Amino acid sequence: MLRYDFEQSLLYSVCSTSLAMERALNEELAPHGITYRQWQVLGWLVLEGPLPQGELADRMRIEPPTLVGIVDRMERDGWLERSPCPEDRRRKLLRLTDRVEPVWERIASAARRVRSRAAEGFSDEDLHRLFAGLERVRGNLTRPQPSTAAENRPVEGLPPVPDAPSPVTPPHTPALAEDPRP
Amino acid sequence: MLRYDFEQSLLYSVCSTSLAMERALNEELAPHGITYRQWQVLGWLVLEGPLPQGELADRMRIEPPTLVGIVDRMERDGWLERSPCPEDRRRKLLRLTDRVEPVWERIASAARRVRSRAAEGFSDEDLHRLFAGLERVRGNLTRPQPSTAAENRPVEGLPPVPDAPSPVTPPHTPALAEDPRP
DNA sequence: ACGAGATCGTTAGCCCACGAACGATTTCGA
DNA sequence: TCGAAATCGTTCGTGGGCTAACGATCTCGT
Repeated sequence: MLRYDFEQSLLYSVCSTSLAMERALNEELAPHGITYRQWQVLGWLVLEGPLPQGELADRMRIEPPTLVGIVDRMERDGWLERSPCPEDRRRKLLRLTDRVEPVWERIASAARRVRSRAAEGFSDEDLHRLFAGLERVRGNLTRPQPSTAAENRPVEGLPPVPDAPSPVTPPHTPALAEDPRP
Repeated sequence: MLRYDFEQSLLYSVCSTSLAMERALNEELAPHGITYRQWQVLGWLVLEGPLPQGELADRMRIEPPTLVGIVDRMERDGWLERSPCPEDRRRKLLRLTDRVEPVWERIASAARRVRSRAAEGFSDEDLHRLFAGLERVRGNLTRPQPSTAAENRPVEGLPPVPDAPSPVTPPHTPALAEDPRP
C-alpha cells in the first residue's frame, strides 16, 4: 500500500524534476543565446573533439533524428560545422568554430550555478545514492525487455548493473572539470 | 573532486532517466492510441472529476499554453470536452467523455507495467529515498531564487522542505489506487 | 567483382515544452 | 460605480523528442 505510493509517484517525480532542471538551465543559459541541449553538444565536443553525429547522439542518449535539428540550429548560429569525414563519406564530423573557445568558460560557469543550486543541502552520500538510483531505473527501462529476465540483485546504494547497452563508457556529463566559480 | 563528479552527472542522469521513462510509457500506451501526457490528463480527471485547465496544468506541473495542445488533441480524439463553467465564464471545465470509462482499466494496467519494471530491484526504503531526493532537487530549483536564502537543512532520506509554491497539495500521480495486475 | 545487406545522416509527420502577447472576463479599490 | 488590475484560456514562434522511411555509402560473402 505504502510501497505502491512510492512506485507511483516515481515516474511523476522524475519527469517533473527533469523539466525543472531543463527550465533552470535554459534560463541561466539564455543570455548566451544557447539552450540546454546546445550546451550539452558544446560540452561533449569540447571534451572529446570532433565527433560524428551518431556517436554524439549516443553520448547524449537521444536518437539521431533529434540531433539533426539541434545541429542545424547550432550550425545556423555559427557554433559548429559539419565537416566531411575522409575515411567514410557517409559520416559528417561535428567541429566547433572559433566562436566557442572565448565564451566557453562563461557558459560552463552558468551551468555550474544551476548544478550547485540543484544539489544544495545534499551530502556526498545523498548525491551518490540519488545518482545510483536513477541510473538503475534507467537501466531497468533501457535494457531490452528481459523476456524471462536475468534476475536483478537488489540495490544497496550502488547500481549493481553497470549500464549494458551503451557502446561507450560515458563520462556522464560534458566538460565541467574545474570549478572556478564566478 | 569526487563530489564534483556526482553533482555533475546528476543533471544528465535525471534527464536521461526521465526520457527513458517517457519512452517506455509511450511505447506501452501506444496500442491504446494515447501518449504519456494524455494518460496523465485522464488520470487526474478520473481521480478528481472535471477541472479547469489552469488547475490541471498546476497538477501536471506544466504551463497552461502547453496544456492547450494536449487538450486540443484529446478533444479531437474524443477523450474529453471543454465545457463552460457557470460560475466563471472565463474558465472551461475539462470533462471526460463516455469513451474513457470502458478502457480506463486497461490503460491503467499498461502504466502499471512500466512502473513495475522501473522499480525492479528496489526496496521500499530505496524507493523512498530516491523519491525524496528528487523532490528536494525539484524544490531547490522551483522555489524562486532565495536571494539571501533561507538556509536549507541537510537531507536525511526525507525532503525537509515540503513543496512551497504549489497551491494544491498534490497526490503526486493520478489514479492508480488499486493494483489488479493483468 | 559484384550484389545483398548494414550503416550514416536526413526528411516527414506527429507530439510536447516554453515565453510573450492578447482578447475576454472578473475583481476590487478609489 | 466604474476603471485599473488581475485572471483564464488562447495564439504565435521557437526548440526539442520520437518513428518510419529513404538515398548515399560502405562491407562482406559468394
